[in-house]
Amino acid sequence: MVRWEPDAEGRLRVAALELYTERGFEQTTVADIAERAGVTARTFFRYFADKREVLFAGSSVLQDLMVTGLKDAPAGASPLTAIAAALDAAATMFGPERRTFSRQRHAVITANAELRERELIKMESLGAALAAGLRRRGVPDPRAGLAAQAGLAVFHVGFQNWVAGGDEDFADLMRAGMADLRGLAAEA
Amino acid sequence: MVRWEPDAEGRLRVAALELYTERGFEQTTVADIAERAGVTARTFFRYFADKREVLFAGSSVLQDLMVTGLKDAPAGASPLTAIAAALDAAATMFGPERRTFSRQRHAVITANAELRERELIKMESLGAALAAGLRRRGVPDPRAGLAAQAGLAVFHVGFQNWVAGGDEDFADLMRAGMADLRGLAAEA
DNA sequence: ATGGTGATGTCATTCAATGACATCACCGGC
DNA sequence: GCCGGTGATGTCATTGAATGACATCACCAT
Repeated sequence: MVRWEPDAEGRLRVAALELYTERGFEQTTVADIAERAGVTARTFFRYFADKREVLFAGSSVLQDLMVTGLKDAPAGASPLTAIAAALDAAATMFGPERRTFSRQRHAVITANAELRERELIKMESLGAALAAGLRRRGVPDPRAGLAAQAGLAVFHVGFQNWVAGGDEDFADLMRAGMADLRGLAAEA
Repeated sequence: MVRWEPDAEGRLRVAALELYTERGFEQTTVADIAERAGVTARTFFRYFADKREVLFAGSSVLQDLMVTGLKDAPAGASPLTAIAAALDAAATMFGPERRTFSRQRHAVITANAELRERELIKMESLGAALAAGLRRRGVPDPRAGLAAQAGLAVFHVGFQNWVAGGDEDFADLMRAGMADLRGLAAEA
């Protein structure tokens, strides 16, 4: 007989996504989440900095994947080609089996302004990491920042298509978005 | 003898920026701001939805300016050229006389994650408005969304240069950023 | 003068967030 | 087998953001 069930953090994540889906983010209190997970509210705040953060545990994984993908791009690649490699690496996290989960999570986030704010700042953090990666590859500012932001634009638009769409491959959507961006910039 | 001094909203804005600068955002309570403005905390929340919003009163003005600039771009202009016109229109809000204020406000915002979140969601709103403007000009999705996001990237990078730099003209920075973006996309 | 209106104040409440301290199963050393 | 340390959790108290309900009262139109 153990004193506590293991994996309180995982149970809190599951409970939070469930309740945010059932009632909405604002109508859910931290005490509700904790109760469903079988812990107290105080324990919730030991695992997550705030009520929003419980939905964003995977974001550092994505960031690491993309930064690694950027680092491993061919040395001679142009900035945007290197960014394309980072986008390609992100596809690891968005296989077909993750779609249902991603869709549910995305629906919760888009339904609430505070959660969108948090998602945006994670994106900004990702952008800063990509810009730093480009600088490490010798791309000077402000081109590094600009290329990173442009890559985020492709990610953002492509991700929404992936979540909203049918069964398109994530990597294909990223490549198509990058091609679109290049097409736009080529027009007078 | 009037019952209340006029322009409580303006006094609250000034008091908030002062206190956020002096002590930092987290170390300032709404009661502090209200007291300096000569009202109660309840009145603060009648003018501003939350403690952050007091810094973002001008953001809808910027959005209107840029959307108008986009609408007034030549009918034959390409998506990115139309976006460039929107960026140019934004320069109205960023003349040399606004720099000191913008710098102070920007310093407060960058120093605090919650305030950066709020700024980012204002940017997202701007991006959505620009994308809608492009669609009204006949640009189909996903190119409209992509061009709008790319425009935000130019704005973002350019604005930081304007605030951090010496006396560069805002419109010049926007044009330079757009040229950089086109250069990046032209590389293999 | 009079009654309505709008801006503000007062009061009470909920809930997010955090610090201080207590509890107690588990584990390693003896 | 006992025993002290450790880590995860609970309990309690507090601050401050945010909001609803209701009161107040100068000002204005009639």
